[in-house]
Amino acid sequence: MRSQEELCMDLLAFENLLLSALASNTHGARLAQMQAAAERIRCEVLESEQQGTLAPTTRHLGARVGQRLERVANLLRAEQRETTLMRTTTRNELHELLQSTLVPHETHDAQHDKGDASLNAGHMRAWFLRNLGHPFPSRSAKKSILAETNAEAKSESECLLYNQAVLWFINTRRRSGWTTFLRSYAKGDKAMLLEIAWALQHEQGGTHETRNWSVGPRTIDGVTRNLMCAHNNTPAYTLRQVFPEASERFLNELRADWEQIVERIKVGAKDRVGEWVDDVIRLSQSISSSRPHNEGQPAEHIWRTCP
DNA sequence: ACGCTCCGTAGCTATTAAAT
DNA sequence: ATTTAATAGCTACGGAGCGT
Repeated sequence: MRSQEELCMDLLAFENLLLSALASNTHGARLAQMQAAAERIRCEVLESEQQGTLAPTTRHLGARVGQRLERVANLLRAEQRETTLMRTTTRNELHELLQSTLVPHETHDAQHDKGDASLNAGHMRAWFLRNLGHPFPSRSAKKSILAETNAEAKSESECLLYNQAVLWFINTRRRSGWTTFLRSYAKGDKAMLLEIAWALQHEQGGTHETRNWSVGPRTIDGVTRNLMCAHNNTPAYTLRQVFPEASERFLNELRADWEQIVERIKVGAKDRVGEWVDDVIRLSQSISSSRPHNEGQPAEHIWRTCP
C-alpha cells in the first residue's frame, strides 16, 4: 500500500508529464507512457478510496491538478478551433487555385461523382445550434437554409440539394451524439429532451453568442409544448426540477455530454488528441469529484475509463 | 402513396502509425 | 525517406418503420 505522500508525488509527476508532453508532441511512446501513468494513478487512488485512506489533502491536490489541466485543455481547444479554421481556409484557397489553373477542363459532374467535395454546412450547423432542443427543420426551414447556403455558391456544383440537407441533419443528429443523448437522458421522448435543453439553457444563462447554442422554439411538430415538471406540475427551469431524484454525478455527466454535442456540431468531430485530452480531464475531474459518500459504490461509479 | 426519420453500411479522403 | 496499412470522419444509398 502506497503512502499518501507517494500518491501526491505521483499526481504531480503525472501532471508534469502531461504538460511537458503537450508542449512537444503526444505521439507514440510518449502517449503510451502517459496512458500507463494515468492507469497507475487511477489504480492507486481507487485502492486508497476503497480502503478509506484517501486523505483530504490528496483529494484537494487532485482537484487542483484537475483545474489546471482543464485550463490547459480550454486553451488547446481554442487553438484547435483556430487551426482548423486556418486549415480549412488554406485548403479551400489551394483547391480553388488548382481548379482555376491546373485542371480547368474538369467537369462539375465528374467532381461530384468522385464525392470529394465537402458540403458547405455552415448554415446547417448554425440552424442546428440555434435549435438544439429540437433539431428537426421543417420543409420551409430546410428551403430557407438551402437558399442561404446556395446564395454563397460560386458554381452549380457547390449548390446544396434538398436531399443533401435532409441527410446532413440525419447524420449530424446521429454522429454528434444528439440521438444517443435523446435515448440516454430523455428515454427517446423529444418533448422531455426539449425540457432538458430549456433547463440547460436557463442554467447557463447568457446569450446564443456566449453559449454557442440555443434551445430554439418550444415547438415540436407544430405543437407548442408547455414545459412542466412531471412530479409537481411546476414550470421546469432547472435540471434538478427535471430530474428530482438524480445524483449530482448524473447531472454533471448530462451537462458534459450536452457540451460535447455542442462542440461536435460547432467544429465537426474532434480529432484523436482532442478526445484524449477530454478523457484526461474526466480522469482528473473524477479525482476532484469523488467524495467519501461514494465509498460504497463500485469502482465504475468512481472512475471513468482511462485514456 | 407520400414524406420523413432512422439505421446499417459502402465508398471515399485525410491522417497517423508502422514497416521497409 | 518512402511506402503501406489502419483508422477516423464524411457523404450518400437503400430499406424499414411510422404518420398523414
